[in-house]
Amino acid sequence: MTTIRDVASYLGVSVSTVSRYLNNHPDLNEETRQKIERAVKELDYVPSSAARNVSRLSTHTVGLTIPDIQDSYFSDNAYGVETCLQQNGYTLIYGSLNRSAQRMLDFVQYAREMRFDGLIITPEEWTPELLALLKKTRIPVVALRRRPPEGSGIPYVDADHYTGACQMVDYLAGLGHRHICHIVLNTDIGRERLRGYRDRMAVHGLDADSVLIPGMPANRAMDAIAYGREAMKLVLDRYPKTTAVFASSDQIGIGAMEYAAEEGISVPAGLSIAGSGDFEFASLSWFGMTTIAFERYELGQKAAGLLLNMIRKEDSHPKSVLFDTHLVFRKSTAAPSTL
Amino acid sequence: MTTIRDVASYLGVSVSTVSRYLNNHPDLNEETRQKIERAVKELDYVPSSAARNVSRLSTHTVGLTIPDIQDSYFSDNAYGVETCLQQNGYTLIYGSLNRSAQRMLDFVQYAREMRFDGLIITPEEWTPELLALLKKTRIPVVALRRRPPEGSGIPYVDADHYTGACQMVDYLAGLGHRHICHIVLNTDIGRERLRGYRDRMAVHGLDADSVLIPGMPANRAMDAIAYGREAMKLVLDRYPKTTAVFASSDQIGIGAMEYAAEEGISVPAGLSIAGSGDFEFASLSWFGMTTIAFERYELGQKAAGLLLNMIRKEDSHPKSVLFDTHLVFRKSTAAPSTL
DNA sequence: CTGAAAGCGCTTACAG
DNA sequence: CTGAAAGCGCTTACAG
Repeated sequence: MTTIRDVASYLGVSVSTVSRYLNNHPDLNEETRQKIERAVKELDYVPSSAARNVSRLSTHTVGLTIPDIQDSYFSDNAYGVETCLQQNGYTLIYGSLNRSAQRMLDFVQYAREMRFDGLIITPEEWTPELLALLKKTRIPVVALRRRPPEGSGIPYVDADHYTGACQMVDYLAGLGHRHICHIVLNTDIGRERLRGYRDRMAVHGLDADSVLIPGMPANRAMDAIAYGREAMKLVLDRYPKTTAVFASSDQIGIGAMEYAAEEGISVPAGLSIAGSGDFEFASLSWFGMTTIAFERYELGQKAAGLLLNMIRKEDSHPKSVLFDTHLVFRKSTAAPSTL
Repeated sequence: MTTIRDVASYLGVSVSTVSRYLNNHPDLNEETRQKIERAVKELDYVPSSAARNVSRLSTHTVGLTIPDIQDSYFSDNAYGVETCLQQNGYTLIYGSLNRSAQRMLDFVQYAREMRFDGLIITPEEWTPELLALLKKTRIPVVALRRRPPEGSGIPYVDADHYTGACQMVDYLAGLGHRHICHIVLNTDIGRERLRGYRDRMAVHGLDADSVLIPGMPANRAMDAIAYGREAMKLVLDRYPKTTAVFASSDQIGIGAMEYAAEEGISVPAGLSIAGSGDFEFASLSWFGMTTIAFERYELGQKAAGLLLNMIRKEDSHPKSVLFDTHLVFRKSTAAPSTL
């Protein structure tokens, strides 16, 4: 590999001078600058970032975990993060988690070894190990689309799933539904939605009939669809009066639709089904899923912005941010049929 | 940050001794080892990988580009790569491309600065800039699911899309279809499939009626679906005798189905529609897409294996690998209805 | 405007 | 089994 010394001796100048060129130092003769520029090209010299990082004692790098590359949901978030970071001269390194807690731990450890300046994380679970590791890691951390436990001191950026669920219940109740069943997603986001559902059903004076299948995974798309099928079966069984199903993710909603179709129940005539999240496929004509949406790109941007403030010590404990949600009305929901 | 020197002076031993501990050097007194182990824990010391990389002159890191995080297709590949690399003690860094040629270039440059040991890439296009940059980059490179131009010397790992297309044509022709129309995907993979389609249609003595909409994007899922809709419109218009459509991706096939449904054409009774790639959603009951499948995880593993051989100089110009494909029969295809 | 020297946090022969 | 010293490829005051 060509080093800075090679460039310097090739030109008969000092290493410092070449370094000045690399760092756009103003104190540099224009002629020398051009000479070095040419030499760098000719020798195909590329400075080693490891070496620069060692002497600079900083990397200008931020790590972002991705729950699951399989999950298209997250890409807008990631793009928002990346855009904001790039504009500020930071490099983004992705850590693919594949829904594994161990890999989350590994990535944080990697971030420490790499001396990242900051970390944006999306753990599936806030295990004690993770919390402990994060605590001794001096790197600023913000959570994206996850809610760290109270007292952890970790700020988060998320959509306001609680209010989103309230909006959905209001809408369905407004349509005239009296028996609205909720299919629960067993994550912190799902719990927020469940809370909204329960609170709002109570306000409307309706029974909160929710369904949850413990131990069955519902994160990845195909798992969630299978989960939705099973849950729908349960709904029909336990709460036969149900006229509207509010699923805690679009994929779960699709699974519910699939089972309904098999049972010969037409949507929305026989049953309204709503989802959450506005997954890109939700708009396909087969589903036409009414759902809860929010600004994914902006979420990512905001998370990066918060982190940058922490890194620059402008704000060591920024406030968490909750984004507004809004309903997207499509054709999977309608007023209940009057029997 | 705690450094190796801090640990050494804390214990009153030399830096070399601590370094021996960090590198699992055999020449180390067990007592000293334990002493250092404790100190490292107490001081929360994490060695800086930048510093290690500088003195070791190697990073044991490989970069992998991802065409589009939005693209769930690719995740099995990535997982295969990661597993193989991990088993061999290498770290994987992802580069998200978002289908942008510029970002591909940026990532290669980043890899050079970072002194990655190898690169697995998935460019949308083999631009002259990319080829030139790759050429002067001394880092071993293999292409995954992409076909580098002849003479570039870059080995690739891909599925045998040509043969896959042949299999599909044989199957549809075997079903009795005489008018099989192909919706082309305008990428190197798509061109392979088109070649197979044409060759095989000729063998069966049938007219090759293919449809392509230039300039319309068909990579991301929703784009591909929109593309499939438009293409299906064209098919019906230009080749009204068509009884089977062979789409060059499942997403395109889904778009075709959507348009067919709007036109009141039932699948497969009125028209058979087949896809390619075995996208996870292709199996949903709404689509039941007959398609071409291949081992995605194994593809990734193989790519990583090839790269490792190159890195270790066991094989500087390994042969490219083409994986077998197989058909997955579902309910979107059937014999043509006899009028 | 440029160079010599010290330093960043490590690793690695070389002695002992 | 351990330490002192040189070195990895850079950057950054300090002189001049």
